[in-house]
Amino acid sequence: MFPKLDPLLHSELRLAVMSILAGVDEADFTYLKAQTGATSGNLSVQIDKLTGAGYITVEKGFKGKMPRTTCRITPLGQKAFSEYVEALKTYFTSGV
Amino acid sequence: MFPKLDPLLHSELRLAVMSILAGVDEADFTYLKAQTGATSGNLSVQIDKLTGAGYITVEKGFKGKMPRTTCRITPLGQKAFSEYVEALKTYFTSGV
DNA sequence: AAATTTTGGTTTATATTGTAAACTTGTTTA
DNA sequence: TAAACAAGTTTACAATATAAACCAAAATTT
Repeated sequence: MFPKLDPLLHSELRLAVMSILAGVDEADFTYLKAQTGATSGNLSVQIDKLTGAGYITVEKGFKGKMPRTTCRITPLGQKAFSEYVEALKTYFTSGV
Repeated sequence: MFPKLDPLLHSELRLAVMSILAGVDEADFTYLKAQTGATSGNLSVQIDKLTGAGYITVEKGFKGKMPRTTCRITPLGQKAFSEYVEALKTYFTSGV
């Protein structure tokens, strides 16, 4: 049948963030913002949600004098992401 | 980059409905309800939205004396569905 | 044949989300 | 030193998803 989709990942922006993080070692806020085209506010909120779920970690530091927020995907996040991808595939292959 | 996902299809239940309809000639309300496990109310609302978008058509008739609501995907719906699938794929393949 | 249950839905209400606008804190530039 | 910019966060609002409540007709039970 149709498996339940992880509601945390079934979100355009959060999915884009996870997709990026799944492919790199780390990425900072401004990079994620540029790549996704999201507004800062939206990105901030969605990063919080992913962090709250334990799907990513956030590290705050400085690059020179400017603040820098670095994100990384966690093993749990990797797992959730690939499970989501697998689940969605069943929706694509006319899953009757 | 990350293409915009059709918000009408980026919904678990609507996607399941479209997935079913993409693979069959027609399907009635009760069948869709059974296959998706959705409640009647939710299904009714989502069918309305898909109909409003022109993605499916709804035909109301009777099977014997009982009402029957038959749904079919439209060419526009087929197109939207496959575009959505293609768009999502770019989110999966670590689309940096 | 009257009452009850079931079928096949629709409407309405609510809780959750997604999103942008407004704000904050600090830095750089004119 | 004032204005503009960087990097976010908070808040407010609009849109969504979902289930609960409802409805009419048909079927079943008593």
